Amino acid sequence: MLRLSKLTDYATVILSFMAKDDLQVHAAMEIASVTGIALPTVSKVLKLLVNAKVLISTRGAKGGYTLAKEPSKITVASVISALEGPIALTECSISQQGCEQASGCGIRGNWSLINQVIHNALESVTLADMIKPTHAQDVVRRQEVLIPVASLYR
Amino acid sequence: MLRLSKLTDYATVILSFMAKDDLQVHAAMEIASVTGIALPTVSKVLKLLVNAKVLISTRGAKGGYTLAKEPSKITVASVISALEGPIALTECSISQQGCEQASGCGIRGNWSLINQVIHNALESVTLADMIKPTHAQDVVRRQEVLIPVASLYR
DNA sequence: TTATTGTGGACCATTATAGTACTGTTTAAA
DNA sequence: TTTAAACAGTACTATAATGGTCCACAATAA
Repeated sequence: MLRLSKLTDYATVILSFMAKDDLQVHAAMEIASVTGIALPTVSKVLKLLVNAKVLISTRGAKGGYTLAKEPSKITVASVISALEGPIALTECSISQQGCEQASGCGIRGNWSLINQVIHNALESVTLADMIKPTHAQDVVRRQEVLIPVASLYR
Repeated sequence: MLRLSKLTDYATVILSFMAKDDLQVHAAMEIASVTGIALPTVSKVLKLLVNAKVLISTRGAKGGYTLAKEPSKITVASVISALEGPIALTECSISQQGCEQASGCGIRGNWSLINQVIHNALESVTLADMIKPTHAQDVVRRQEVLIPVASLYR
C-alpha cells in the first residue's frame, strides 16, 4: 500500500519529540517513557538513526542522543531512508544491475522519473516542518490529551 | 523500503503491453506468454485491474481484456491503488478513526500534506507517459533483447 | 452443446517486519 | 579503581504480508 513501516512512523514521533528542545541529550529510556514505545524498539530506531547520521550518540553514564543537525536541516527523505533503505519504488531503481539486463523494457526508465519526483517531495519536507502545526483545526486539537503512538496499532 | 509490490510492477508491464494496441482484446494466456509472467499471477493482476475499472473484461470464448480508457487517461496512481489499496504513507492517513483519537500528535497532520504531494505526483503520470521513451539512451537500448520481468526477481 | 475464457475464493509457502533479548563497550562519577 | 549507567551490535522468534497457485463456477461464441 505504498506504506512506510511502523518503525519509520516511530522515528518521526521520536524525532519530533527531540526537536522540541534541540541540543539537549535524551536517554533511550526517557524517550521510551515519553512516547509510550517499548524501550527495545526505541533503541532499535535510535541506533538506525545514528548510523544514518541523523542523530549523535554519547556513550556511558549521562549519555544519550542528540540531533546531529538543526531540525530544519533534517529531511523526511533522510529519515525514511535511514529506516527503510534507499527510497525507490521499483526493484530495478535500486540495483542498476538487474535493470541493465532488462533494458529492453521501456517502462523502467520512466519509473526513475517518478522516483525522482517523489524523492524531491520527501526531500523538501524537514523535521522543522513536521513539528509546526499545519491546519487551524490541528492547532485546536493539540491541546487535547496526548495518546501513545503504540496504541494506534491495535 | 517505500517499495511497491511485485504485483504492481507486473501490472505496469502488462498495461504497457496492452497500451501498444489500444482497443484490441487480449486473453490472459496471451499476456502471460508475452510478458513471461505465470498465468495464474497474470490472472490475479488482471482481475484486480478490472475491479478498479482500469480494464474491461469480456467473458466466454474469444473473450479477454481491454483498456477501459485511453492510455493518457489511466494514471499511475489509479494503477497503484488498484493493486495495493489507497495510497497513504501512514496508518492514520487511511483510518481517520485512529487519527481522531491521537489528535494530540502534531506530526500526523503534516503527514497528510506529504501524502498529498506524493499522490499528486502519481496522479500526474499516465500510462501514455509510461510507454513513451524518456531518455535518449533508453531509445537506443530499446532495440536490445527483451527479457521477461519475472527474471528480474531472482 | 461444447470449448473457451473470465470470476471468485481459498490456500500454502516464503519472506519481511516487529519486537525482544543478550552480551559487549564506553564513560561519568563515587 | 570500581561501579553503574547508557549505547552498540547481533541474533533470534513470532506474527503478518506477499507472492504465487489452484479449483470450482459462470458466461459466451461457435
